[in-house]
Amino acid sequence: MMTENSELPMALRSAYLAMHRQTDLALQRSGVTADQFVLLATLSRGDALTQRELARRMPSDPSTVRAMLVLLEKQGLILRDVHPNDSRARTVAITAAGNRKFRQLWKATESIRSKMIDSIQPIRVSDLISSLRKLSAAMERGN
Amino acid sequence: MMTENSELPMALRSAYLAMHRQTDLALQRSGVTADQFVLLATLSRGDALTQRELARRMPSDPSTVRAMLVLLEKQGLILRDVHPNDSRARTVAITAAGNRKFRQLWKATESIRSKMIDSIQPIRVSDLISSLRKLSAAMERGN
DNA sequence: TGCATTTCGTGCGTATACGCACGTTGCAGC
DNA sequence: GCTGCAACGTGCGTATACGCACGAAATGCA
Repeated sequence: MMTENSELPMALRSAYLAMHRQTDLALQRSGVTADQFVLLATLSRGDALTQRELARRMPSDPSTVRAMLVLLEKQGLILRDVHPNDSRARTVAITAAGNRKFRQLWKATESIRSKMIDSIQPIRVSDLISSLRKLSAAMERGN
Repeated sequence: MMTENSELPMALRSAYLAMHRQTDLALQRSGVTADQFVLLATLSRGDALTQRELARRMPSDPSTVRAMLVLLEKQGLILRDVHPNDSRARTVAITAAGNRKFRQLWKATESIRSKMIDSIQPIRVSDLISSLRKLSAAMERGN
């Protein structure tokens, strides 16, 4: 029997959107969106990235990231400075308030991460992650 | 060592966005977006759905689906009619032109599906699909 | 049968996702 | 040093994703 070829794409889409919806729901009272949470998490990992490097790591589009940074800057959660060596670039860093906020968001989303992990056989979790990464890599490679 | 808890969410996000970008790229000359392609695929599977049922199957938000339907209707790819039994609802169906278009889009995205499947050990593909579905199900269940 | 509740689609507002074009700055090669 | 090209951020346009509120129609229950 030939498996419906679109099962994998559809399953991937469904899983991502479900996660995104649940995260937005869990964070709705915090004034921060699911994607802003991803941005803050990325920033809290490495400090003083350029906007482009930040976008690369999320991964997201530089122009999308810019719009998000404008909003986060208004909330005082991140800060942008001129780059010391490259006057084209700007460095982005998370503020102290941003870090406090992030820790709070991390707790608020803990149950979502647990649900994700618990829904899968423990032994397969790393396989799943590995598969998803291979999948990303295969598609990023231009062709 | 404790694995970074956010690895699975981040891998899921990266994989989905990569797939979405590649699909948009592959379809850019067709005048149809990746998400419109998903909608057409869903419609071509079952006929004469209500907007809500269509949204449920994608899965997507009813108000999002409506906006997409307005655009697709302008292109003559879908058609909306009043529901025979329920005058609140509208039925959505794919047109003949929509079906032709869909077959063309299906070919244009064939290489993406191949890349996805080929990037993963053949034996794990069904495991991956199964894991993603469990993951979705765990999150849809309210809590 | 009458009324409260639910469900359907619509319309509006905000945030993402991305492409593309633009001006500015950096850099490589001459 | 100059020049051509690449990289960074910005601004704009379109399509999604979703919440919320609204009016209209269906449904359940007393």
